[in-house]
Amino acid sequence: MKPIPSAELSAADAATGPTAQAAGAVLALERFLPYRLSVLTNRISTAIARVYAERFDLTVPEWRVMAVLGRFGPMSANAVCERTAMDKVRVSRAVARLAAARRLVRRVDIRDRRRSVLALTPTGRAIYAEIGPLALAVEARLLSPLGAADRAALDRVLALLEASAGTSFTKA
Amino acid sequence: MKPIPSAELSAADAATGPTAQAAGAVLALERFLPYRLSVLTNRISTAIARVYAERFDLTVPEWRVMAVLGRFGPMSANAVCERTAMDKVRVSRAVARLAAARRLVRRVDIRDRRRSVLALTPTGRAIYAEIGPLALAVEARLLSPLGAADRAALDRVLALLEASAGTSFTKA
DNA sequence: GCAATTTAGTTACAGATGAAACCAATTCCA
DNA sequence: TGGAATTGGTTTCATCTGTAACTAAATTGC
Repeated sequence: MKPIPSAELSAADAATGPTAQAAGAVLALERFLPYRLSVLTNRISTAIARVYAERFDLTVPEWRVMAVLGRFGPMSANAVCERTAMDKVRVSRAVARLAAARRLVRRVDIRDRRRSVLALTPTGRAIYAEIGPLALAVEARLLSPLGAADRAALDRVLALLEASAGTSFTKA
Repeated sequence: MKPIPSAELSAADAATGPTAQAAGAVLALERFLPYRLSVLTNRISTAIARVYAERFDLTVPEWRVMAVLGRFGPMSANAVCERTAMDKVRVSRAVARLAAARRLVRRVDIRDRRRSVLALTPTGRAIYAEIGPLALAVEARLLSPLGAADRAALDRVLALLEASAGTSFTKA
């Protein structure tokens, strides 16, 4: 799609100068928390994904499922959803791929036969054990410019925000 | 895809108990910064997207482009990429949709005819002016449990992390 | 000058995604 | 009981996404 040549622009559509919004500046994007978080998070998860994506043939949702199961032990798909804030379709597909690769197994839950219990296989656990330290190394590098006080502050503030987001917004 | 009935599980694939990973616990997911950021950010952007998605028929990348243009005035698509950390394909498509909806115009840059200068139309500016306060309200609600000191700390730490992510990881 | 390289942006394609529809097991409650 | 509503999970479909290949304009090196 070609840009419209200048000559065809109507006067009404003419560009606003860089100062035009200064009067009613509504939203200073670079100070807007959701925006900052989004950009930062994107950069970080892309960087971490590079660590495991090619090397282990793992997608982001797959790694998340493995990480949750590795950390907390077997649980239902629904529980994985809650822990990761991913929707159930995404989890379902990640689980299907992981099961096909024999990295986890699904067992029917005897007490509620709609549910299946997901558990890493030894293979899955081995991969989890291998990726964990790599991911931690990335985190360490990221946090390296922060002193102890900064880290504590970050931890506290994140906890507050997590709580706030949990109550303010109805969780999907 | 049905779960495999329990009886067909091999012993080797049996589930790990919740304690099995306690010995070699590699990664405490709930303390892992990239994970926490990702969950938090997902929740927030979903909440904000709800504000404008249906009401203005805007996707996330479209809103980002509008926000940058609204905030900083006309610029090239490339400049938008840098400001939003979105890749150029995404920006290109968002711009195409916005142009089709007459929310922005592209003019050929006379000084470099490969480039086009993007600028919000009056329509686009009106939408931007309407969404801004709504987005800010969501942010305010999110930040409400934080005191002044917490907000300052958050600001500082985010700046450090942004710098750290910028230098540690080669930007996409 | 002008071929070779670089840069701005679009398009094609293959895979990922979410909303909604769906199936099956469970719970609710008259 | 037994039908309606709920819940766990999968599938479908239309859309979104990123990689890579592409076009066109500008710059570089000679």
